[in-house]
Amino acid sequence: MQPNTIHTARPFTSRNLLVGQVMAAMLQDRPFGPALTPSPDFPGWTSAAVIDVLATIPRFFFLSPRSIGRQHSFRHRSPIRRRSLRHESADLGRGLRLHGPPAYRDPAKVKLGVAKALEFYSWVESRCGFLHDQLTCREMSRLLAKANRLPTLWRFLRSNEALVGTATVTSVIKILGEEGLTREALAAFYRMKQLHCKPDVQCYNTVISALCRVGDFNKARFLLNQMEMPGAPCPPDTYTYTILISFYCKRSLQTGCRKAIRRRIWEANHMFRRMLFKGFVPDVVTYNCLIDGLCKTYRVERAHELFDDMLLKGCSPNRVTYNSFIRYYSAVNEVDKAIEMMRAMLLRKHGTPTSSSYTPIIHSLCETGRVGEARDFLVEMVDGGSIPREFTYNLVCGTLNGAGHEDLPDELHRRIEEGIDARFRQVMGVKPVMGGRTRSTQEQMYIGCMTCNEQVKGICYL
DNA sequence: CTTTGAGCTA
Repeated sequence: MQPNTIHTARPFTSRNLLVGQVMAAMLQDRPFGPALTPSPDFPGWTSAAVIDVLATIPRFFFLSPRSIGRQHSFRHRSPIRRRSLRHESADLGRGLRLHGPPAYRDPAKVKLGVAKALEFYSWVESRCGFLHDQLTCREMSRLLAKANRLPTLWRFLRSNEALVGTATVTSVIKILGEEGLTREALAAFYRMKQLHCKPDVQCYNTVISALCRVGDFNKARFLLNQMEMPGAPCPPDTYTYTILISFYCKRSLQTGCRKAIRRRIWEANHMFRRMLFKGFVPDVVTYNCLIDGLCKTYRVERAHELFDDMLLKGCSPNRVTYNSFIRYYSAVNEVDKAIEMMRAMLLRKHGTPTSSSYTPIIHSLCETGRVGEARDFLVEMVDGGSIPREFTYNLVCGTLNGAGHEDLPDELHRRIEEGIDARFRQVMGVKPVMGGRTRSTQEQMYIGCMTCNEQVKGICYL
């Protein structure tokens, strides 16, 4: 199967149904108490099913409709815009968001979600006889971290100490970092001992990443120094350096100032050398981070140096590596080199192009008026099993029309639109029965779930 | 449990 094939729908399993029914019960505010019991033929809860439910709750309660729903425009509807082609305007590092939770959150809904989750968590144990394990406990902790409910989280961790290990604290720290709660993430790191957990490399790496995310490289490097000390209980690994390199590059792009960019890129390169000096072997990801940072700051020569170094050291570049170059060459209006890179990737068996490889090339070709070639690449892309983004599709169609070119074959139109539709439904996480494409608000998703009892009569467990 | 990328828009 092609790695980038879009699956038309999620498998229609009984576990999905179960999750749907529990979510429906939560949204209808049916209490998880003695009144609610599974039917006699219910096979019982499994860890995986409990985890599924807990992982689904944030999607319904912690995000508001605005961040989920989106307007869906159809073919030929949006006007075609051309980006300027000047070198300086090619902004490769756009849209970087290093921290912060989603913009819109309804506190009341979050509160409800947390209450329901806790209710469910104990209901499953007390009414259904399910014994919680480390994994279900971890998922519950993650949920509380996502809800930013720190006192509740700590109370939960302490009262379930037997099921809490280093891995759980690590995943909590990760979420706190992603939520922008860096202080809390660091506090969790230092409070681990209270839960009788010892930090390991992964845990260190996660805190370092949380610190870097907000640009606190000093604290991050302090931890690295601590790890690098001779005889340290927890020496660094390849991940540690990769994280630092990656964030130096990202930070560098975030600032508009030339000097700051230069300094950060220097730090990234320096960290790379430090890693080699300490005897670590960089892997593909390490190279990819640095190469991407270099491409986005227009230092292609250095990027190529590293690329050659990879080949020399027997570290095979992958799709991600090539895509960095392809993005660069497309943005600076050297499409032919981008195409050359893509072909080289195939030829050397380093990977197959995906939509991420085709898209910049197609955009660039449209901008330069090479519509025919853009069209050919779109066809090639769909043949390879990738579905373009809606924007790309509209762009090519519009440009073809404007230039009086022959339209794409009808069959291709159909396949692309079906693919876009399928992807859209997949993002919404709604079963095809409700037709998610036109109903795009969260409220309508609720309807889809609440009516699931009627849709699937006979397989209901609750 | 920890690391890369993912293009559009006002």
